[in-house]
Amino acid sequence: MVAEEHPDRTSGNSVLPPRRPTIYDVAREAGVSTSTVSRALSRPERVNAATRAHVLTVAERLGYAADPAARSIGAGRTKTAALLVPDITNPYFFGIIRGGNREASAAGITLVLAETEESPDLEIRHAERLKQNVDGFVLASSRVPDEHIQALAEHHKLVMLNREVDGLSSVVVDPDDGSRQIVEHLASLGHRSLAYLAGPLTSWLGARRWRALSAAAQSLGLTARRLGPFQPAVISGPAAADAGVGSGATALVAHNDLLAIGMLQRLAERGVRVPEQVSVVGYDDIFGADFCSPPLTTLAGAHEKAGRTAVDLLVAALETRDAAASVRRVTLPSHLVIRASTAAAAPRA
Amino acid sequence: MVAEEHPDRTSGNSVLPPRRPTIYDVAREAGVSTSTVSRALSRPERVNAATRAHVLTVAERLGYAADPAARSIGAGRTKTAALLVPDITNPYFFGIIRGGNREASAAGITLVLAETEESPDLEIRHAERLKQNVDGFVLASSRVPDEHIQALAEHHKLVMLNREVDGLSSVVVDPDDGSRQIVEHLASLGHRSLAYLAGPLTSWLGARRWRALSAAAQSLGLTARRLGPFQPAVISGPAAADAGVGSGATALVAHNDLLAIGMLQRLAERGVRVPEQVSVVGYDDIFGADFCSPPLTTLAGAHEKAGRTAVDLLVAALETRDAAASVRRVTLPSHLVIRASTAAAAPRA
DNA sequence: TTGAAAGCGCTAACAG
DNA sequence: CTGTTAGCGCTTTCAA
Repeated sequence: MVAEEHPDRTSGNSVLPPRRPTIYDVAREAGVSTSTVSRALSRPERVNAATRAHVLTVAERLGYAADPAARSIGAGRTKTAALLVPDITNPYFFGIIRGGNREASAAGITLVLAETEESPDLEIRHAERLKQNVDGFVLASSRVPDEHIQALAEHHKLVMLNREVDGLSSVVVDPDDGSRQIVEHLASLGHRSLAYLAGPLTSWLGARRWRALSAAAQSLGLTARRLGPFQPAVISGPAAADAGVGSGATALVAHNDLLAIGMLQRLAERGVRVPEQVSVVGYDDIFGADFCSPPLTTLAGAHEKAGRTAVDLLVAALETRDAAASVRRVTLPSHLVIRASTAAAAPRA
Repeated sequence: MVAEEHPDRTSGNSVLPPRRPTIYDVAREAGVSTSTVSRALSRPERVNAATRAHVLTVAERLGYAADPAARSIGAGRTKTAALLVPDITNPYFFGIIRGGNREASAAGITLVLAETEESPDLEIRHAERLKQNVDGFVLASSRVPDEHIQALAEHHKLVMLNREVDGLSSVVVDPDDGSRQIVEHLASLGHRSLAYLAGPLTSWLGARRWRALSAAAQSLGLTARRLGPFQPAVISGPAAADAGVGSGATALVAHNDLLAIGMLQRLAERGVRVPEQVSVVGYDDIFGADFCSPPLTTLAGAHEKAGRTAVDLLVAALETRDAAASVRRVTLPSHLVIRASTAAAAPRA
C-alpha cells in the first residue's frame, strides 16, 4: 500500500474521496506505459502474460476501475441498451424486464427502461432521446409503424419483441400455434362461436392473434367475430365484456389477460356466470391470472426467456461488424393453461 | 479552420451514417468557436442572445446532439442514477419504478434499474458494479445493513425508499399510522387477537410495521403475535397461512399483499373461510388485491409518488454542492382500503 | 511485446 | 461576450 501524496486532491475533510485511480496511476505504479495498461485490460492476448498479471495485480491493489464514459468516448459503443415497453404496470412485462435485465447484466451492458404508454409518439420520442445514449434498442410490443422502425434501424442495432419486421431480429412468443390451441380447446368443449376482444390496432401481436384465431376457427367450423379495439387494460374490461355478451358468442377471447380480468369483473357484476354462461380466455398468463375469479384459462409463454433472448440477440448484433448477417427470428413456444374460466358451451338459447 | 474533408467517414454505402456532428462541425458552420457552441448549449446566459440563437439554429439544422459520454468525462457527473429494488415481479414496485422513471426523464437523467432478489449480497454487488456508471442511487426497500449504506453514501448521493437511515434522505409510506388504521379497523370489528406474518428480518419496513402494529394493539387491548419470518411472496402463503391459523388469532396481518394473497389461496384450500372464520389484511394494495378472493383489505399508499419523490430528492441532492444540507425525510400518507377479507370476528371457539 | 503520442467530444480556465 | 488552450481517461495507431 504505497500511498502516494496527492495533497491537492486529498483534502480529508471533504465527503468525497480524493479521486478514482486512472490508468496513469496504474501505469506509474506498475512501471509500464498507459497503453500497456489499457491493453492488459481490454486486449489481454496482445500483452505478455507476466506483464499483464503484474498490471492486473497493481490495478486490483489500487482499486482501479475503468471509467465507462471515458472508454466509450473514443470507440462509439456505450455498452448501454434501452428496453422500451408500452406499459410498465402490466405484469406481463415483468418477466420481460427481468429477463432483459439479467441477460444484460450477464453480458456486462446496462439496460435502461422506458415506458411508452401505448403511444407511438411517445415511443418515437423516447427512442430519439435515448439513441445518443445507447448502442441499441429492444422494442417490446412496439406500436410504431414499420417505416419508423426501419429508419431507427439504419442508425442503431435493434431487436423486436413480439413483433416481426423485415430485415430485423425478433423474438416472438408463438401467437399462431397458441391461438390454435385456444380454438381447439374451445371447440372440444362444444363452443361454436367465439368473439375476439381486440387490443390496439397498432399491435402487431394483436393482429397476428386475430388472424390465427379466425383461421383456426374457420378450419374447425366455428364462427369468429372481432370486436373492439379496446385498451389492453383492466379498465377496458367493462366495455369489452358488454360487447362480448352482446355479440352472442359463447366464448370470449381477450387480447390479453389484463383485459380478460377486467371482463371477468364486469361479467360478475352483471350476473353473467363464467364459465357456465360464457367462457373467457386470455393471453399471457400474467400474475393474477391464477387467482382471479374464476381463475383464467390463458395462453402462457416463457416471457422471461423472451426478454433474455431479445437482449441476447441485441448483444450478438452489437458485436457483429456486419449488419444484415446477424438478423435472426426466434419463436418461443406457448401453451394453454386451462383453469376455471372455460367449460362446456351453454346450450343455445 | 475551414471545412476539412473527412472522405473516410463519408462513405455513403455503409448502413451507418457518416458520423454524428460534433461541436466542431457546429462551430465551423456557425462561424464561432467550439467553446461558444458549448456555452450556447450548456450555459445559455453567458452568451449573446443573438449568437446563441444562431448557434442553436445551426445545431438544429445539422442534427447535432451532445455526446453524453464525452460530456460526462470531464465533469464527474454522468446524469444517470440507479434504482435498486428487491423484486421486479412484485407489482408493488411497478408504481415506484414508473414514478422513478417519469421523474428521472423529466429531470433529464436516465435511470437504470437493478433487481436485488431480496439478497443483501446481490444488492451490494449491484451497487459496486453500478457506482462507476451513476451519480447516485435510490435504494428501495434495501436489505443491506446500515453500515454498508453509510459507506456507499460516502462516495455517492443516495436516497432511501421505505427505509430511514441516519443522515440520509428518505421517502417512506407511513407505516406507523397505517398500522394503527389496520388495528383500529380490526378492533372495531371485535377482534381481540391478531397475528403478524412477518417478512424478511432485514426489512426495515417490516420491523417498523410490526412495532406500530403491536403498539397499536397494546393500546387498544388486543393481543398481537409475530410469526415468521416468511419470504414476502405468494409462494410463502401456505406456510404463513398455516402458522396464522395455528396461532389461534382471529385476524391475520401479512407483511405484504403478495404474502396475503398466497395465504388466501391456502386458506381456501384448507376450507378456512375468509372473512367468516378469519380476517386477512395486507400491505401495499397491489395489482390483484382487488380481484383475489375474497378481495383483500389492505393498506394503500401513493407508490408512484413515492418513486417520483425519491428521484426528485436525489436530483436535488445531485445539484447541491453541500452534502448534508440536502437531506430530507419525506413521509407519505397511507390509507386503509377495506374490502371483503375482513369482517366481524368469529365467536370464540 | 511495448511505448510515445495523437486524438475521441466536450468543458472550463484564462485572456482578450 | 467570445476565442484560445488545456485537459478529462481511455483507445489506438505507429514505431521501436
